[in-house]
Amino acid sequence: MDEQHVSSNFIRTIIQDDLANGRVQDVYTRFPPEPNGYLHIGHAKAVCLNFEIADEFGGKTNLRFDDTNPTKEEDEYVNAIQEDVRWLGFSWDKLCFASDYFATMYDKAVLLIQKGLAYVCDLTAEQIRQGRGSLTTPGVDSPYRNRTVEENLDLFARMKNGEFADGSKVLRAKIDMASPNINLRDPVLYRIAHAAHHRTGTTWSIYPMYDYAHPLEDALEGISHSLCTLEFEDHRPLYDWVIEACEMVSRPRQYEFARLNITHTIMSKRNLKQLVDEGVVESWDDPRMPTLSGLRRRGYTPESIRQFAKAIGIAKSNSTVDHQMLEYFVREDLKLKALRTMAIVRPLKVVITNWEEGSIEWLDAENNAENEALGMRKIPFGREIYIEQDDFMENPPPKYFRLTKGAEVRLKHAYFIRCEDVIKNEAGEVVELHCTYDPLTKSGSGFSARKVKGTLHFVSCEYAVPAEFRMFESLLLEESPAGSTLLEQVNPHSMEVLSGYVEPGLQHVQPYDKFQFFRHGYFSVDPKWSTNDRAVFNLVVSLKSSFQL
RNA sequence: UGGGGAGUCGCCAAGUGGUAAGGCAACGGACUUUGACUCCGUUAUUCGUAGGUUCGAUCCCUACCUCCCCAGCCA
Repeated sequence: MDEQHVSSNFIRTIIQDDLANGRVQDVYTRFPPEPNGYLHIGHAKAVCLNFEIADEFGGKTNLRFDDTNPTKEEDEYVNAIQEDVRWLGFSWDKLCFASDYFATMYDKAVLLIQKGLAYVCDLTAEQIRQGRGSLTTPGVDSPYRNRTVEENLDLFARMKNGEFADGSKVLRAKIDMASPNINLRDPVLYRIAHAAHHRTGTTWSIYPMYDYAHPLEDALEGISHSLCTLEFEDHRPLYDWVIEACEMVSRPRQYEFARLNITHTIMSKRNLKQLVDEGVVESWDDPRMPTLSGLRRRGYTPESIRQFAKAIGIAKSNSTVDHQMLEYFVREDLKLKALRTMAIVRPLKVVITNWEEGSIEWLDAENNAENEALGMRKIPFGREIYIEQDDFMENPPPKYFRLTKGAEVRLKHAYFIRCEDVIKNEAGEVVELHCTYDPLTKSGSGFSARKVKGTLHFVSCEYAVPAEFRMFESLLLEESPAGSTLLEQVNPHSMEVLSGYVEPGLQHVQPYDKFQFFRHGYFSVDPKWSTNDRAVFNLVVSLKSSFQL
């Protein structure tokens, strides 16, 4: 995709202006995931934005784990997230953890208390909620709002020392209980949690809240543009308040953009975790999952995801991108990279009755007709071959270009064959076809006396390599009843396991090897399901088709 | 009926005073040893609605409508 085809966006405009008027000298961004789950395609949008926009202006990007809530965060996630970001092709400047700044954050909280801008509040969570008022009514001051600086300092120190039970006290900012912006009604800055943190262990018994911690993290790292999603828009005044009140030298600014939604795609860590926990899928990296690890295992390439992210743009309006857009970009990326080979997913045996018994001919085939650099290979053709069950019909619908009794089709890279006889079992099912071939029609011979409308793919029985195919559909039903639960929306046919054959050239494939199987789609070798004896090919995306049976 | 945002083609998304980019999807047609790819063509006299300012408005002003977000000691 040409650069000129990519739309600009408001964030780029802001950065250009900031650079032009000297507000900032260097662009510094950060991608700040909470390590409480795996990254998904929605996160990829944010990853790409942060890394690419900084790179565009010669700036840098930190990968920062926002680990301020020890009850939800785990090392498993921090490792997986790093792997995913690297896989997308990005290199961070610094690897940071919010927890690295806990001491500084504590000191700044003390400063806030000393300035009379924060106080320890003994109200219960329920009382705080009630005191906060509602969307249309102002809140009321906490009875603890006017404690002395000395008392606050003492209480806060004791909170830190673990003297109080979880939930018994919090540190609150003293701002304005009547603010029309609820975030400014004396927000909680610190809560008590006697929980083991994945990095700091039991060093701390108090943990900072996002609204307090995030601006400090940004300022401490010298972030120039702090990019986040729309729901944080009305937190911005608090973000700025913290920077100002804590007297931070660096003045990062927060900008918000719309998060990504894709049709028929679950884009919430909570829901994805539910699918894993309830066994709807096998794991976070199940090829049906929209997680980056799932997409990777499915066979998506980092390039395709990056191009997709570029194409959808960055804006402030809520939107839902058609999933076909993502599919388009993998097809586009794999088009010239993948070897184009033949696989039979639902085998139907064909005997070429006029082909000499025991004779095999090795045919020439280009690996990718659109990319000569991928070279040629030999494929075997013999008396017995497999074709696709769908490629034969006794009573075909109109415009059916495939095999039917008496009809002639081309076999890719081989010969024309004509169906002479149909063999059925007792149940009346077609189990074998008897065909004849015409030696004059060999591919590459320039034969043009007759035309056929259909070209089928095939695999020689003698050289066929057994393989498994995993065909995927959306994890979600196309249409789901209103008010249905997540589990009720799950597509029961999201994965179909098929046994068939591939060409002999695919005898020794490696995990993540990618192929285009003619007339089917793009497939990728699954790293977990494949065994030494039998490769498992995941359907990355099918080929487009203007014909439906 | 508090505050914060958003409304440009079926879906994304530029443009922001000079007369509507691009991508995906769709639909025609050409080509075709993948019903794929590629190529050509079609698809907003119109930018949520109604007024106003202007020679001229999607862009400025006014009013209205619709949708999203906020009352976690989550992020």
